Amino acid sequence: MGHTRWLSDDEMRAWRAFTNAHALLYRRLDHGLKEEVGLSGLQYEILARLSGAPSREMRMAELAGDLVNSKSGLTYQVAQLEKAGLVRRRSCTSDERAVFAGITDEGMALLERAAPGHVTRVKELLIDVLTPDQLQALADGLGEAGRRMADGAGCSRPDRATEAEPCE
Amino acid sequence: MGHTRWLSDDEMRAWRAFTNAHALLYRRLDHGLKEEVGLSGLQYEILARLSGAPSREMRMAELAGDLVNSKSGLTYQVAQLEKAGLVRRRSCTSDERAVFAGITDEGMALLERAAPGHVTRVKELLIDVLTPDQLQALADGLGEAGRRMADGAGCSRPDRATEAEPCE
DNA sequence: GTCTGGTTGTTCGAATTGGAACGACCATCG
DNA sequence: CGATGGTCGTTCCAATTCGAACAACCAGAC
Repeated sequence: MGHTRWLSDDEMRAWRAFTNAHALLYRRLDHGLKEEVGLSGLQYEILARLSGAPSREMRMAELAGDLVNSKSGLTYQVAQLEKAGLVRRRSCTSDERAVFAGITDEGMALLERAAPGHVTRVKELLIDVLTPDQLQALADGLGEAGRRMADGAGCSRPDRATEAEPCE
Repeated sequence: MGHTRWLSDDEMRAWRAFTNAHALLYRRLDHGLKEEVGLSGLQYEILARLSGAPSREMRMAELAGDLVNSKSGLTYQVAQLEKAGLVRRRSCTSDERAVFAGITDEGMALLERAAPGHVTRVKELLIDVLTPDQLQALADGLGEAGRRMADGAGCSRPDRATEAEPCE
C-alpha cells in the first residue's frame, strides 16, 4: 500500500451525491410512512418482503440478511409488528431453531394502504428525476457493487446459507 | 390521484440496488473506521467536513444541514468528539445563539490517520466497481435528486439560510 | 423602547440500534 | 449413543437516534 489514492473531484461528487441523496430520500420516506400509516421505513420493508415471499412468510435469518439489519434489531422490530397484529410468528416443525415470520391479513391491509403513497414518493423523488440511462446505470453499477459486498468479498459475511424451503 | 403508478421491474431493480448497496457499504465503512481509529461513520464525516471548512470550523446548524442529521443528534455527537479532544466549541461573538465547532490539531491528526483506509474502502467497494459512465450517471442523477430534495420541493425543509460568514 | 415572530443549540424522554453472550437446536463424526 | 462444531433466534446492555419542548437570542414592526 504505497500512498493512498484519493478521490478525484468526479469521484467525490458521485460519492457525496450517493450518500446525500440516500439520507435525504430515506428521511422523506420515513416521515411519509410515519404520518400516513404509523410505520417506520424498516417496518414497511419487512412487511413488503413478507408480502412478496412464497407463502407470505420468511425465516428470520433470511429477512435479516435481505434487510442488512442485525439479528437483534430484526427480533425487536418483528416483535413490534407482532404486537400490532401485522405479523405472526411460528416456529418451523422440521427445524426447531428456525422461526418463520408471516404477514397477517391485517398486515397486508395496512401494507396496501401504505404502498401507494410510498411508491409515489419513491417515483417522484428519485425515479422520475433520473433519465432512463441513469436509471439503468444505477441498477447495473450499484447492483454489481451490492453483489460483491454480499459475497464475503474483502471482508466478513460468510452467510448465503440454505435457500429456505417452505419447511413442511 | 387516479391509481398508483407502481415500479417497473427495471425501476424496482434500481431502487433495490440503491438501498441495498448503501446499507452494505455503510456497514463496511462503519466497521472499518471503528476498528482502525474508533470512530463511527458519522463522527468521521463530522471531522471531514470541519477539516475542509474555511477556518476549520462550522456552525452547528450548517453541519447538521450538510450531514442531514437532526440538530439534537449532532449536539450529541459533537459533545462526544469534544470529550475526546477532537473538536472544540466556541460561541460566536456577533450572534450569541450560534455555536462554532472546530476541529482540533488532535482531531486533524486522527482524521489523517483514518482517511487512507476509509477512502481506500470507498474506492474498492464502490468507485472501482463502477464504469466511468456509471460513475458520471450516479453523480448527475443522484446529485440532481439530492438538490431537489434539499430545496423544500414537495415537502418540509425551509432552511438554506445565511451562508455562515466567519462571524468576526 | 417593546412586542412579535423566527432562529439557534441544548435538554429531555422514548424508541431504536447493534454486538456479545446465551440457550436451544441440528448435523456430522467417531 | 455421545461429543463437537456450527446455526438460529432471543435477551441483555450500552450507545445512539429523533422529535418535542425549551431558553436564549436576533430582527423587524410598531
